[in-house]
Parts: sequence; C-alpha cells; structure tokens
Amino acid sequence: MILIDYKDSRPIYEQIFDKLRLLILNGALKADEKMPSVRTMAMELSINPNTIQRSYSELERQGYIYTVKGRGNFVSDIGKLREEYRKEIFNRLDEVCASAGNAGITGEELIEHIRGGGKQ
Amino acid sequence: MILIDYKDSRPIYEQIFDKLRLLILNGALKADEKMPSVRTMAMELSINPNTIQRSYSELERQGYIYTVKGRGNFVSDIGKLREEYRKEIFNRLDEVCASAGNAGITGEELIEHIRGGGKQ
Amino acid sequence: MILIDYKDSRPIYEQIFDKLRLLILNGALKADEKMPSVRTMAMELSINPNTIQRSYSELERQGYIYTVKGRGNFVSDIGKLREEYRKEIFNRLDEVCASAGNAGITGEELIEHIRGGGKQ
Amino acid sequence: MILIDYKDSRPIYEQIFDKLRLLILNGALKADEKMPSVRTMAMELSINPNTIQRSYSELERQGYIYTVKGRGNFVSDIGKLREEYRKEIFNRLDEVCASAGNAGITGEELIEHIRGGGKQ
DNA sequence: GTGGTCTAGACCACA
DNA sequence: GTGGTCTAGACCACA
Repeated sequence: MILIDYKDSRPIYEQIFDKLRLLILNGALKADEKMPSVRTMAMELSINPNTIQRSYSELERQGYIYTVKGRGNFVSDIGKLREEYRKEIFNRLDEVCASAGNAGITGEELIEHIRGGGKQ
Repeated sequence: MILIDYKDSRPIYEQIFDKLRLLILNGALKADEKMPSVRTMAMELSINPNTIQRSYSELERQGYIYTVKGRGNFVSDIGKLREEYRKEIFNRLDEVCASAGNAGITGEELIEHIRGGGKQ
Repeated sequence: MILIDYKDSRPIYEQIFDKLRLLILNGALKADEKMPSVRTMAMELSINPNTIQRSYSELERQGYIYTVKGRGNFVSDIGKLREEYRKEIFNRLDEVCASAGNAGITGEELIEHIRGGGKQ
Repeated sequence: MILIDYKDSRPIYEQIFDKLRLLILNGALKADEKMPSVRTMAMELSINPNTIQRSYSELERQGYIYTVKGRGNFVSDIGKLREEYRKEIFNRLDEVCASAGNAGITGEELIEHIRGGGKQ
C-alpha cells in the first residue's frame, strides 16, 4: 500500500505523510475510518514507530485525521482541506510558470504540454 | 545583485546556486565572462566562503561555469543546458499535473489558471 | 444526555467527568439521587465500562458522588464543593490575567471584554 | 532563565515552548537575535536535545523563530503573532466566563476579582 | 558547530 | 492494545 523510497532526499516521515494525505484526499480512506495503528504500520514498513508517529502527528495537526487516546487514529471529515490542497497545487503551478518565464518558455508552450498529456 | 533570504528554508548555497544559474540562463552573465571570485562574493554577502565554494562547485558540476586554476571561474557556453533546464521545468509541470489529477483538478482548470495569469 | 466529542483532545473519561460534575453543580442531578449504573451508561454511550468507571471514581474521589456497595452510586450533598469549584474558576481567571499581563493586555481590557459578552 | 516543573502534567517540550514564546512576546528576546543552540540549551537544562528540538520546531512552525541551517535559530519579527496571542487569551477568558456561568458566578463577580488584583 | 532525521528502547496515560 | 513523551545515541547536511 505504501512504498518508501530510500533514495528520495525527502525524509521518510514526509513521504508517508504525503501518501496518506493523498489516500484521504482521494477518498480511498473515508471519513471516520480507522487508520492502521502506529505500531502496525511501523511493523509493516519496517520503520521505527516514532517516525510513523511523526507522520500521524502532522496529519492530525493539519486536520486530516483525529486521534482518540487509547483507541487510535481516525480519518477526519475533510472539506475545507480539499480547497486548501487545490490552492497548494495552483501555487506550485504559479512557481513553475515563473521559472518557465525565466527560461523563455511561454504560457502557450506549457498549455500545449498539458494538452499533450505531459511526458511526450 | 544577489539577496539571501535567511527565512527561506532552502540552504544558502542552494539559493545562491539558483540565482547564479538564472543569471546565466538569462544571459545576464555571458559566455566566458569572469565570475566574481569566491572570496569577493563571500565578503559582499557576509557569508562563509565554503558556502560560496559549494554553489560554484555545483554550477561547475552541472556545466554552467568552468574553472581555470589560478585565474578564476568563467561562464560556460551553455546550449544543451538550456534544453535541460526546459526539461526540468516540464518535469515539474508533470508533477503538478499528477498531483492535480489526484485532487480532482482537470487539465482544463490548470490551463485556465495559466491563461488567467495565475495568482488571481 | 451526554455527548462525547471524539475529536476533542481531552480523554473520554475526563469529558464524562466534566459533564456529570456540571449536572451535579447545576442541580440537574440532586443530592442522594441515584446515578445511572456504570454498565448502563457504558451501553448507552457505547464506551468501555472501564472508562465510565474511571469517571465515577474521580467523581467519588472529589466528593461529588458516593458509592454504596451492591446498590450503586449516588449524588452527594455538595456544599463545600460548590465553593471549591468557585475557587477553581477564580484560579483559572488569575492565570488568564497573568498571561494577559505578559501580552500587554490590561485588566480594563479584560473587563471590557467580559462586559461586552465575550466573543464579539 | 528557564525552569522545568517535573510535577507539571504538561510535557517538557510544551513547558519550554511556552516559556520561550513568552520571552519573545515580552520582547526579552528581540527580532533576529540568536537563540541558544539546541545543544547548549539541552546541556543547561539537562534535557535530551530531541526534546528541545521539538520545542524549537513548534516555535518555528508558529512563526516565532526561523532556522538557518548550520547557523542556528533566530527570533522572528513578530507582528501578527501578537494579535493571535491576544485572541488566544480572550478565548481562554471566554471559557472561564462560560464555566463561571455554570457555577452561578456573575460577570460582575469576575470583574470585581480582576479589579481586586486576583488571589485575594 | 548547528540543526534535522532516524533508530532502539523505555515508560506512561487511556480504553 | 493504542497513542504520547522522553532518553540515548547515531549519522547526515550545512556553514
């Protein structure tokens, strides 16, 4: 379900955070569904529980999951968060556009690339 | 000429690398032009020379500048590099598109955002 | 009668404790009235009986209820406790005043806020 | 400068966070001033560096300090944050008022308590 | 030297 | 069993 890329420069806790967040935004993990326990996931991925804990804490801090002490972590009912994620993506798009401008790439070229389905 | 943002989470050597690379890609720094010496730039920016050296090494490794022992660093004649930089940007665009897909954003929405000039 | 907020960070036993204490201080639960049994309440709230037990133990420890073996839990005749609860509140108020002082908020501002009915 | 209360139920990292935040809000630590290094503070307080690190991370996340890799942590120029802290305090005051209402304490009593300087 | 990440292992509160 | 906190110790990137 989750694969860790040790060659990725991003820290492990962040990779896990990103993938879980995506599963929640996707709807693959639904509201009030129980997440795998910190220890279970740590065992499955052969990773220290502290590291998983950190991913979960960050998910909780940003409102993607909520914690019930002694019971586990559960998926939140996200609503506003979808909107925030959309903004995050448009911001990243803006950055790409800015870099493109510096490299002499026009907006039309970017659009053509998107239309072509990327990675042509 | 170069401003460092200490509140930026990116390391200093990377900020400097990015800005110098941009000046070269821009044509602001032209082929065979001499770069400021490591020490000069370190003084001007009040930064550890090791840090400047690291930016320069990375620029050299990627082919943006070349070093002549005892004489200094000079801007390369970049040709292929422009093309590589373009690829890098299209790759970043592909990543944004992939994330967008996961969030239910269509290519048309991205295109509309680009057309609108972003940051509306 | 009692609603548990699983998204509240406070532990469940504490939420139940707080709400029952309030019902007693309110007078909604009167002296010598019988409390619902641990099992009944556990069933109604779909909660582990151990958790309810813990809330009841804490209520008993602080004198809000008393236990008769084999018969159940009963509301105490609270008198001093009202006074203690008042002290607790004034202590919390003192803490707020102290924090306010550190933030440069004057007592008059706090008073004005109270007069204004708060949450304006 | 900072004392840890091991009898306090709040975790150590939170106590340190609170105290440092206060020193910043106070102006005792000024904008762009260097914070003690994680290790130095860990030694002084005889606490594990990871714990200090956690306090610093939280301070950074909330914008009270900023980190320059390889150099250290520095106090941010807080502005909005003062306003947020004020709000936090008024929220806490609102909670006290609500509890007071439940205990039959009037707003006037609270005001009188504040006027009297508390802890009378 | 400075912060960032991770592991191993422990102990605690809570259910 | 479940998450939360902490210590001890290691290794890395950065300056």
